[in-house]
Amino acid sequence: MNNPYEYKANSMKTSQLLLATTRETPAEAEIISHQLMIRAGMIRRLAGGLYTWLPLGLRVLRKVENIIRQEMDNAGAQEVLMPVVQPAELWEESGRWQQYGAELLRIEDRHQRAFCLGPTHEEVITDLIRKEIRSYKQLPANFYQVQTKFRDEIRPRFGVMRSREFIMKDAYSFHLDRASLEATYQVMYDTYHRIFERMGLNFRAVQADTGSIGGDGSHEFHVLADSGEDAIAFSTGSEFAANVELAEALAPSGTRPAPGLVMTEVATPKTHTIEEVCALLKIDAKQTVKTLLVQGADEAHPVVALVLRGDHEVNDIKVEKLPQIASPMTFASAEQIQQAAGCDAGSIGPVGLTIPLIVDRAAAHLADFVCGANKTGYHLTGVNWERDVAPGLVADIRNVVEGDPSPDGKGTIQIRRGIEVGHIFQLGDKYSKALNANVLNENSRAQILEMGCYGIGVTRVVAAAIEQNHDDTGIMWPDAIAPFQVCIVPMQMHKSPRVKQAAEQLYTELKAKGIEVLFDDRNERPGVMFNDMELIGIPHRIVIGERGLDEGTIEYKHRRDSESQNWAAEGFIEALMAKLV
RNA sequence: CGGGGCAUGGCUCAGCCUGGUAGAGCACCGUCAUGGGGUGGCGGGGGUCGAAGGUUCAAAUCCUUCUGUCCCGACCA
Repeated sequence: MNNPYEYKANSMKTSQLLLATTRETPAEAEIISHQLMIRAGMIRRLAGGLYTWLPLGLRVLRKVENIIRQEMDNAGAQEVLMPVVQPAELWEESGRWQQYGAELLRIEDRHQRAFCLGPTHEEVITDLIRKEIRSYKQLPANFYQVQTKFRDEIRPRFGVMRSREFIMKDAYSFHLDRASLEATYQVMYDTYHRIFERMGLNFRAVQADTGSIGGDGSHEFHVLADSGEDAIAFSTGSEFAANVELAEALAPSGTRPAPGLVMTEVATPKTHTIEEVCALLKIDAKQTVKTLLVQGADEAHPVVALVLRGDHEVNDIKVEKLPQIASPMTFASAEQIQQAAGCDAGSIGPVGLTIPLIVDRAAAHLADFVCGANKTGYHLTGVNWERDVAPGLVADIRNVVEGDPSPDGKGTIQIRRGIEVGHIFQLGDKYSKALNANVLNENSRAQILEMGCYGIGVTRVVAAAIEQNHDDTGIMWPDAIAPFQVCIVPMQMHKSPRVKQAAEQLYTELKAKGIEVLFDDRNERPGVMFNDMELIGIPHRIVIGERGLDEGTIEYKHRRDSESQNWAAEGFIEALMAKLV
């Protein structure tokens, strides 16, 4: 490889390496990746949300960066490096100096000039491009960097998974028009797939909300792991994947059943929740309706009722998009509830309400359902839309649940948890317009640039990889990002010149082949060495001992194998090379 | 920002209630044994008990303030 950016780690002996493994875990480490990163001696905490990367951890980090660099370069992006410290003026120009909250760490220099620590670099790159690119002939262009970011998180946690200082690969593309942006977006989409595939991670690209950053098209890349902070909805029958908050809940198929029961008031004393009502009346939550009162958007209707099936959850993102509802979604106060429904929160129902009703599609499809009677301690059974109460506006206002039909009509929804490691956006002209970044087009007219931005949380990828690849004894690195490919564990080397000679020779030969080897030359008992090597997750383990030397064999075990194998010493290196690919 | 917990050697923690000589395990150093799964013995080094103030003859221990840190909530790549 002649790539000047190529990161090639060296082979090492453990006696030369700060192998800072520990048996115990600090109390603050809650999730497995954080615990293992500390125990394996990859990171150490300096202060809240600030971590030092030890040699072993840094090797992994560099591997991840390296894969990203190679794939970004192959995709035609150019690497740059922008400052961490950024002048306030630029942020004032984009409007984010005011928009950003306390997460933006603001500082002053000795001349009392305002600066911030960059949580992201849209302003800086856009400033650069507006100065350097003047002609449409220079477009499209895509610039990326691997740089430290700082976000003053309210509550940093989970080690490097959510730290305040972290390393991010961020890329920004510039285009004359939308079509060009979309083409590059697609290239980045494919590039991200290659990057995470090369890292050996189980991931999904999911449709995402564009959030506060604005813009149209957006995908998040999630590494699947039970400890993930985000819930993702997948289809069992297609490639569909979306954030649970975003996935559309379709209306139930078929027509609503005809009313079969008479509406009846029943006493339900001291019941406040759907579960309590269901237990008392011996019914399924799916036959009930819950009514939530929230603040309305216009003064004529300060309170609006949301009606959902009893077993469903309201989705505030969907609700906030409705023009009738105040954003952010806010529940009505107890006084407002009394005023609008004349009862406590546990007994509200749609029947007889005079405020606007917004009914979820699933709730609107019910017949003979149970709901609150707007009379504290009473519910109604056998309620039916139209006959007993007008359904008002029917809309999608709930979270999808497992088993719902997929929004694309193929298969059903399955929900898994994921860790967001990448995010790609079609930004549009939000920043280019604010900073007046334009070029002359074919007609010699100034034209505002279209932008895309593409991030990968490099440090988070390392933690996510561990969340997905570990067992009871430690980390199980995918080969591509392991700190070392191979470890050599000699048995009683400090007593046996034969073992020492054989191990040293193998080490030298593997090194010469360009393989990253960790040679455990410590005078430790075998158990200690085995445990350490498994903890730090080296994929391929070679054990050299008197036993094998007598038999002409060398022991090999992959980190994921349950049993070791004895291979012939003759041709061992070739056999190992075949394993390494 | 609201609520709660914690702060004692590098790490995990006991001691605090009921004030009176600072402890254990792990880690570290030396040494002997052991040598295919965190081995055992012996001997060591290391802590102004988060900080400041107060009460007391005497404070790790009681009181006050501050700081740090963790958890829950709101918020967020």
